[in-house]
Amino acid sequence: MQPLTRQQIHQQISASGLKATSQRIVVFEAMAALHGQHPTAEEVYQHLHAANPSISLGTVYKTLDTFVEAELIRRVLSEEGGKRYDAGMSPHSHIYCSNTKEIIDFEDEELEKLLAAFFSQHRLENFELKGFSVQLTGNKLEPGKQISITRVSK
Amino acid sequence: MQPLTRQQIHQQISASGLKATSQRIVVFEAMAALHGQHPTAEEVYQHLHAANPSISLGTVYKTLDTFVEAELIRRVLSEEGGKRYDAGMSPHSHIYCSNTKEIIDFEDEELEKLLAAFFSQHRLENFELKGFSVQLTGNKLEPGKQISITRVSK
DNA sequence: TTCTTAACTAAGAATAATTCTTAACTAGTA
DNA sequence: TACTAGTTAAGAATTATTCTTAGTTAAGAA
Repeated sequence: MQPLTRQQIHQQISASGLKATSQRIVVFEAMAALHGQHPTAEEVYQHLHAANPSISLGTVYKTLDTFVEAELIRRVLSEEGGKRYDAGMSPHSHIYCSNTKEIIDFEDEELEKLLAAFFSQHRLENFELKGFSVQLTGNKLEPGKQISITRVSK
Repeated sequence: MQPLTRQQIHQQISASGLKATSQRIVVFEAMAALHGQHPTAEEVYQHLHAANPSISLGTVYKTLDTFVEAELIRRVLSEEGGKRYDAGMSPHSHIYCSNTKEIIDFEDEELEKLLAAFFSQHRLENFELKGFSVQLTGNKLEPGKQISITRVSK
């Protein structure tokens, strides 16, 4: 996917009922650039600070929470106790590596379907389900390399 | 399930290769007592402090992390950015209420089987899978009441 | 275009959460 | 019973996050 233009970002922010300030546009761009990295507020700030030295860390904190509330981005669940954010709004799961502390996006259509089917057959009373994700805990074997999924032939 | 005796706790801690100090036994008991609440270190400290005023908060922090490493307890993922712990070691999932900030245990044998089957048929390259669980995010509709799951007849 | 105003931001203080340091203590073992 | 590696209390230090306030700005109205 190609990056959004500033106009498109402006529009998205406005469409959520928020003022499209220059700070918000920059934070949104940074989140898009850090897609897949699930950054903390501090990391977003580091990323945008060189090009935008006047944007304060406090603003980044506040803006990210504002975006979550407006459902422009999501909070990512975390094992390590910091607040992390995810620009990806399409359904996907996360792998949590206990050793490397990485949080890795994990998209598998079959798994999504399996869960969607399960939760369409089971209703949670008194709960409005917005999304689900699978937490896989374990250790990455070779920290430098990627993790991939393959089907095992029966 | 009935509570473990101090001897049994002592044994479990020793079996993990840790010194079974009185502080660790008390922390373990507190975790068992707070089962289902996914407490923070501070909350564990609050719970045990009245009966054990000499145990320091720092020790509670350290002990909980030691227990996680020894796999006596688990970290629970959090949306809110604090470290939370779970004494329940049997497979179960969690429901995250964004509005009430609750984390609710959710056990469903059918779901566990479904996932176990999926991950036995799909191999993750470069990852040693230790466990999995599902996170459901959304909002509780009536904060006072409970959430329950019901099967929808086709 | 200019005006108006509610919403937003920078800066840094304040608070909360977590880790670190060090000297004293203790469980497990010889 | 003594030894020693591992553990702990206390509080300092660090890190993460929120709050406060005065000034600024986007967006709609005149």
